[in-house]
Amino acid sequence: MAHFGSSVEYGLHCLLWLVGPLAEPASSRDLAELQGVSPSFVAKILPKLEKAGIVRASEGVRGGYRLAAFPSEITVLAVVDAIEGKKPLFDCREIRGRCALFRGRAPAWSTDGVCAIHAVMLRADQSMRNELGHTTVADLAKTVARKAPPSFGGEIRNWLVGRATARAERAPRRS
Amino acid sequence: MAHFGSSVEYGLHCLLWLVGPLAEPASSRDLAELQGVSPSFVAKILPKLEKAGIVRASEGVRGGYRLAAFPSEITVLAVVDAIEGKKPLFDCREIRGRCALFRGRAPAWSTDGVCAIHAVMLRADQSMRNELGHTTVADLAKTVARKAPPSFGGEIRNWLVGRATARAERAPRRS
DNA sequence: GGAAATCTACTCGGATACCGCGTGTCCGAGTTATGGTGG
DNA sequence: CCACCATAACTCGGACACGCGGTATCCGAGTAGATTTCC
Repeated sequence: MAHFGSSVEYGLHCLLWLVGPLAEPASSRDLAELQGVSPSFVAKILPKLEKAGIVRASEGVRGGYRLAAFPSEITVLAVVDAIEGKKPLFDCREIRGRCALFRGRAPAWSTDGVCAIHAVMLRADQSMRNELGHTTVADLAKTVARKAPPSFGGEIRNWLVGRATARAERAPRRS
Repeated sequence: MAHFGSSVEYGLHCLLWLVGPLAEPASSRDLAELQGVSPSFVAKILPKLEKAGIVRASEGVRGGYRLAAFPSEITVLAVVDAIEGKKPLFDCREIRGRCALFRGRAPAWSTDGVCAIHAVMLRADQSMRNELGHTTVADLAKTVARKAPPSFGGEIRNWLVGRATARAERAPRRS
């Protein structure tokens, strides 16, 4: 098991598909089926990104999601915090003040300042967040684009609009 | 909720009490009651530290735990890994190869190398582990000792041996 | 008096329940494009 | 020909189960020490 759940992974991958000038917003179902993951689950992740101001949702039959900022302004840290809820690395319970010798009256010297163990964890947490905060969605997209063939972006766009038109044709109001 | 569970906290606090030249090993029950936490729970954490070679257990009626190495050689990272099991920060599921356009045949360029998202997570994980690996139990103990009054170490030792003798007197073979 | 046997209490260690969060799914409210209709 | 309207499908968003890991607890096997007993 890992510290970050799969929601973070899905969320980041969805954002990668939203990079670049999309003609129309991409719905959560399209994003899910494009990646071969559960649409219901993706539909629960994207609203979190919207509340955090990372994506912007359009409603209605041709609605969907767009990025709410430039990819270079969306850090991986912001995405993780939006989905996981800013959970700290460590939750100090102030064990140091419960020593049996104190008999319930913890002296001031024992509880002053930050617990030594907590301090290490805070440094490690800060170090991790610093690394995540220095990488943006634009960096990720650049790495991906460097590997994919040049035509790939167009193929993705075609697939998305092809889905939209296929739906329109499959469900005509009257034949 | 935090990424590290309370087991890590208990384990590190227990190790802090074991720093310094103890006359006798400290049992898990003594360590638990000294800190005012559940003895049953502490008794489940310490064996993990023993398997990792961090503490060494003595059996029998006067048994208990001692450090298996110098405090300056026990890193916080080793303790965390021993208790939590080296769980990675991120578990990449290779979503990039599931793109619907590939129809199950992921091209080589899409799966070569390390996933961009995974790479960021690996850097962050490494950064965190680096910070945890640079702090030792000796560092923690030094910080605590700087705040506690000089007599505190002796009081702890007295409390521990006092418990042992109290047990011996409370349970005499014959009154 | 000394040594061996026994016995007890205490220790570790693992196997066992309970709980909460994360994962995954489903259904309802709202909105937009569309096709029909009337002027 | 144009504007309006009713319809229907699709969208988001939140409320509902399932499973698993973590938390907390208990009990059994094993051992060191102390007492008793025998020589």
